[in-house]
Amino acid sequence: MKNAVLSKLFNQMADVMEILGEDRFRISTYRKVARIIADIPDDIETLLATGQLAKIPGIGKSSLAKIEEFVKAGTITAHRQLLTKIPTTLLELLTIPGMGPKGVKAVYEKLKVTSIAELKGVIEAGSLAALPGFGDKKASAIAKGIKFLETSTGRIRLDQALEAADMVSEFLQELSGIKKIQTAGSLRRCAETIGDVDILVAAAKGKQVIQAFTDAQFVQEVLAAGPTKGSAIIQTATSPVHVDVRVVSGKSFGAAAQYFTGSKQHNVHLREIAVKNKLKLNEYGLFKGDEMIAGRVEEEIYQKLGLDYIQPLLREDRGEIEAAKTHSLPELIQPKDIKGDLHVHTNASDGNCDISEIAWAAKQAGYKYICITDHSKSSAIANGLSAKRLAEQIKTIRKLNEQLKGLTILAGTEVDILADSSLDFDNKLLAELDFVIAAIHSGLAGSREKVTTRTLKAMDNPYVNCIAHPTGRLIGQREPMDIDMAAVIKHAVQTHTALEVNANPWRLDLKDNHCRMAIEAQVMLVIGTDAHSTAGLGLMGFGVATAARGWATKANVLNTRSAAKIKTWTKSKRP
DNA sequence: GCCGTTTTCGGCCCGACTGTTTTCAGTCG
Repeated sequence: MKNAVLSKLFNQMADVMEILGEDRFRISTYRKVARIIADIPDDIETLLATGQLAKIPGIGKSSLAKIEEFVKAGTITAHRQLLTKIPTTLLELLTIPGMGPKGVKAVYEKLKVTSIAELKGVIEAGSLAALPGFGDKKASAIAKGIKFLETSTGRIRLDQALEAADMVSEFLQELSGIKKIQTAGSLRRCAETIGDVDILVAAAKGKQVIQAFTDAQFVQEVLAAGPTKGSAIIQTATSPVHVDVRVVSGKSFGAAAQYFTGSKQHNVHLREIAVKNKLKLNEYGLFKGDEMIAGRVEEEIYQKLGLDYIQPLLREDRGEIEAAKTHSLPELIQPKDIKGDLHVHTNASDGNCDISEIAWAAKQAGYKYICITDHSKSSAIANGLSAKRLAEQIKTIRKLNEQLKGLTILAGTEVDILADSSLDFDNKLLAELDFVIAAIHSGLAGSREKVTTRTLKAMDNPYVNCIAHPTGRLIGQREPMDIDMAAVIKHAVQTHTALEVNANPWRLDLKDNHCRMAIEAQVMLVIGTDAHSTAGLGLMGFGVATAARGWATKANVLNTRSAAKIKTWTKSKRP
């Protein structure tokens, strides 16, 4: 995928231009182009070839020429030229919290610093603090920033962020004078990774709330503490997390929630609309001159801007504002729409409970059915089932169903797609099952052609109903396979095969914009938890949110339907 | 560099906090 590389080049050009002190509007244009490219789920070459790229707002003549050059030559002349103007190691200084372009320029020009190592040297020597515009406090803040950079793991997963948010929210709840608490930021939008956790509080006495927060036991380090905003690193069970707490008055709560939920690009777009209508939008409200015309609740703000209400999950400036204007937003899938889980493991393979236990837990969760999908024999490390053990498991499931009321257990498998593209079980056995998901668990680093072919061939099998975690990524740990997603999506439609949205926060695979691409092609999605325990069933919400971020409605997701309808659906593929 | 229900030129989102300042620049989100 060249999109990521290309996006990085545009960001790098912006970085260099910032250090050089060039026009800020031009710089923000480069950043916008970088973001647009990163957001595109399809290959950039395809979009360029079909002429779609030129139609995307924000990509003008000049950017298009640079993209064309990159696709043809693999490099951009303007990018190379910019990089000759400063040492490339200078760019790493920009990643230090507290160091911006002006600071980088100053240390480079006045102290000849070109890298983080050299910056550490001038801090220790005291020469940074002596620089005009700097000082002791700033120098030690930058030293802290470097330390943070060296120890931090960067962005955290949704589940980790949620743990931190719950911890802080529960603490704040106990304080006096708190009227409302709301999680905001990328966590509220359920983005796949979270930079910092934003928590919004309605209260009269801001200073006291911030004081209590920064004094709390779980706080490791205070980054900032003013009358309305506090920022700290807190310690959770799993990791240190950056948390911002913001206090506003009740009458501004909606405006603040809107503002701090973002995304930044979504907000910029909204404020542009406000300006066009001679209004002003900030975190305190929507204003016509000095008069506040909206702000207590979010809905008012969208309404007064002439827009339908946009759910947090969609606020990425990926066309949702245009859709809100023309009343064409999708009615997003919700957790309550899910009728069952189609991807669940038991202790027959690598799960930690038996069929009855997980079935009981599924019933407690309000599900109508659950599909047992243990691993197949080639996943030896996961204690995958042999053909014989699977045949026995099917019998057990049929028997259990005779005793059960209110929940149907479906017999399934998560069958390995082997290196030669064949499946780990023969068709005769697969035909006995209610639902078959197939997945790649080995050779993930294979070539684009190889992993794509393996996936397409698996879909050709008339008994394969779904491809699980189609890219195989583990967030923050393993890169996705280099798979041709456009080809996978096209073939899924042709072969009547669903694609999974794996709900595990480590995976979220398909990811949001791949979901959207699949939905536009009319691929059926399945949201599965891949649960290995009863607690694992609780991950469903992350998958639903991810699908919704890809604009999924109830109709796009197979497991919003009854067990009977799912059986009808699978039968239509079989010979 | 991009864009146009006032514009093909002249604009381009908004505010909090910090530190180093005598009134504001830099950074961040």
